[in-house]
Amino acid sequence: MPFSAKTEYGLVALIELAGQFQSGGVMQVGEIASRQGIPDRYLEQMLTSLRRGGILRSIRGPKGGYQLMRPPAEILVSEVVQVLEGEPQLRDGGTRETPEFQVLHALAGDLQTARLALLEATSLEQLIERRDALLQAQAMYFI
Amino acid sequence: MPFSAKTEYGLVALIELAGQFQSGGVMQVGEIASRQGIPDRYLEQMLTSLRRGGILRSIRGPKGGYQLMRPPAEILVSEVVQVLEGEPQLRDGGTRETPEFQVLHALAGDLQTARLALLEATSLEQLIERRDALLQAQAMYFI
DNA sequence: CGGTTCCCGATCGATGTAGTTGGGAATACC
DNA sequence: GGTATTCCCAACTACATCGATCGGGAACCG
Repeated sequence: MPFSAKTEYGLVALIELAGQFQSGGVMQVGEIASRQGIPDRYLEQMLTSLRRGGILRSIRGPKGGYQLMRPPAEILVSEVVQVLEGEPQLRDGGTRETPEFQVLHALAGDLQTARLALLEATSLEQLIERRDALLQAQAMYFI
Repeated sequence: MPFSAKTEYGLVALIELAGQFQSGGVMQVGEIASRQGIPDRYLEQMLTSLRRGGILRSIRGPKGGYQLMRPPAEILVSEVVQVLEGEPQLRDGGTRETPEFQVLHALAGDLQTARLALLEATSLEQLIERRDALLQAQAMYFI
C-alpha cells in the first residue's frame, strides 16, 4: 500500500477542498471528516501539517475552516506526499557498501525516481477530474 | 527507502550466489554474512524464506550451504521481493469507499504497477552484470 | 561418534503508525 | 462583553512491525 493513512486522509481532504475551490472553497475539519468517514481529531493534524507546509490556509472562529492556498492545478501530489510523509531520513548509508549493496541502492533509486515522476505528474485538478469521471461512469449503471 | 533490510539482505545474498552459479555455486550463511557485513543469524531467516519460496535449495552438514534452484536469468527481483515481503495483506477495503478514496486507490494501484514493472524487468543475472560493470568502472579510478 | 551446517521457533527492544485526549487561542455573533 | 464555534498545540496511548538475538534440534560428513 503505497500511501499511509496520513497521506491518504490528507489527499482526500484536499480533493474535497479542490472541488470547492471555484466557489470560495472553505470547509471545516468536521465537515470533511464526516463526509469521508475518518476521525476528525486525527484529520485535524494532517490539515495542520498542510497549513505549515504552505498548501492550506486556515480561518478561525465560527464559519471558519480550511482553504487551498493555490488553485488545484498548481498543487502536485508529490508536494502533498512530501509534506505529510516528511523527509524519509536515510539510514546510515556508507557502512555496508559492498558492490552488491551499491547495485541494490541504484535499483532502489530507480524505483523512487519512477514513483516521484508519477506523483509529480499528478495535480489536484487531475484528481478531481478523475473523481468526476468516475462518478459519471458509475451513474451509467443506473440507466 | 523502497527495500526493507530483509529484502536487501536477501537480494544481496542471492547476488553472491548468482555470481557463483556457474561453478557449482554453494555458499554458507556465515560466508555470505561476513562478506556483506550483516548478522548471520538474521540472514539465515531470509535464506530459509527463500528456500521455502522455491528460490534456493539447501544442503546440510559439513560442506553444506545454499544454492540457487534456477539459473540467475530465471530469477526475477519481483519474485524475490514477493517471497521476502510476503502478501501485502490489504487493509479493510470496502469501508471508506467515497469517490475520493477510490481515485486515490487507483493512483496507488498505478504506483504499484510501475514498481512491479521495474522489478519484473530485472533478473539476478542483470544485477550481477551491473555489479561487475560497477567494479569495472571503479577500477578505472586506480589507473 | 563429533563437529559442522542448516532448521525452527520464541523473544526482545526500538520505532513508527493510527488514533485519542486535554486543554488553549482566535473569531463571530448576540 | 459573553459565549459558542472553530482552529491550534502538544502530550499520550495501543498496537504492529522491524531488525535482531538466542536456545536448542535435526541432518549430514568424515
